[in-house]
Amino acid sequence: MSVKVERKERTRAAIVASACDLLRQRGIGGARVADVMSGVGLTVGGFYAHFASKEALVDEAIRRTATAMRSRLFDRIEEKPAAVRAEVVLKRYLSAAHRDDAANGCPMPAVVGEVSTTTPEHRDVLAEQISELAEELARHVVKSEATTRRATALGMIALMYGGISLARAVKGTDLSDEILRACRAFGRGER
Amino acid sequence: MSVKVERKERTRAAIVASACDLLRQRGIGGARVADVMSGVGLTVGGFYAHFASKEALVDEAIRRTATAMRSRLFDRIEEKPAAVRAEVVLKRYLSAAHRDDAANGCPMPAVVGEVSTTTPEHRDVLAEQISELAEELARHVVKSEATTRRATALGMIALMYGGISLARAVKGTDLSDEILRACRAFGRGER
DNA sequence: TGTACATCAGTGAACGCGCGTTCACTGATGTAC
DNA sequence: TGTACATCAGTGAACGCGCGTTCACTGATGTAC
Repeated sequence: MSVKVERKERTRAAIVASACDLLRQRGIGGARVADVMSGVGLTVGGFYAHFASKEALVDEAIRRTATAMRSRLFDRIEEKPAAVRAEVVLKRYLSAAHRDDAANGCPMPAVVGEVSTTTPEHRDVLAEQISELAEELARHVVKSEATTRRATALGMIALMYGGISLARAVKGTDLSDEILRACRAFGRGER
Repeated sequence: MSVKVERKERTRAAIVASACDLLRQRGIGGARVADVMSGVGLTVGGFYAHFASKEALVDEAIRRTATAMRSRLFDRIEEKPAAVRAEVVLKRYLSAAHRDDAANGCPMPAVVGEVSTTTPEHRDVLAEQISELAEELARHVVKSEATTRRATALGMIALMYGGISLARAVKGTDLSDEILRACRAFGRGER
């Protein structure tokens, strides 16, 4: 039995991985169950042996990709001087590389717009992930008297998410690079 | 003949108005042709006497709502001291009222996410409207040596768009208000 | 002024397609004896 | 060790529904004479 179980778990993991890719590239609606499955070399019908619904898969994919993104953003961040850590995160997020490689990036750009319209389940998962990111980022924000670190972190998150989303939306135009540059400067406090 | 033409133009305008509402509330995919038409008291089939396709309608609705939003954001802005004008715009955009009244607000939150996936036509319209907004906002940004006014304006736009979108996505949770507050502070330069 | 005809906005049903989900079936893996 | 049976991941076709678009038709408005 246990060989069978292992095999099933591996398949399940592969489905989730495929979903993570498609979700980030095409959004919730664009991550079709049939496409997710064919990304693993399987057919649609088998999906329901692993998940109760597409919704359940999407929730898991959001959590997974958000966690992965955090790892990337804060990777080896302690090696940088404390004063510039938040800026480093900002630069990593608002990079052309991140804009052009949606499949391995942040889930927010793919998910935020659709979430308002779909099930409240997704909304809660998203809120939880945003809080998580804010908490971790706040630890690297330099202290000030003006606001709390968490507030600054939330502002940065909105700027990062907004900047990447707009840059992707107009990708291919000059405006796209301009937006990324402007957001990096704005986040650094240059006015 | 001219009475007929006037009537048709009035109907067309009503269709566009209905589309503007639905587009901002539900996004491109959610603004169904049948719903747009029934919002004017007509049935689906008649739509194609006015527009070649849903795409054409959406393009027009994006332009219209973007223009309307600009009017609102910059309304009587000259009455404010020059030094705070950009902040006033920021506050107007990142308000709870704007978050809760999507039907009369900015089209970006409803459109940006979907645009990357759909036709390039929409992308160009969006890019044009973002530039327009940046241009107008830049005029009210206080001059600095650090960056251009346009860059600051683009940073502000990303922050505003990002803040409203995130706040709407998690609407109903405490996080939603927290995000708006944090973004207003961040935009003001409080760190 | 009245009558026959043309135009065209709007109707409502149908078409085609995409997509999530269901379901009868298969075949490989595991268990019982 | 071998044989009969059970389980269940995966198949592939079908179902149901939503949505953009098409199309034959209607009826009110306008034109020609």
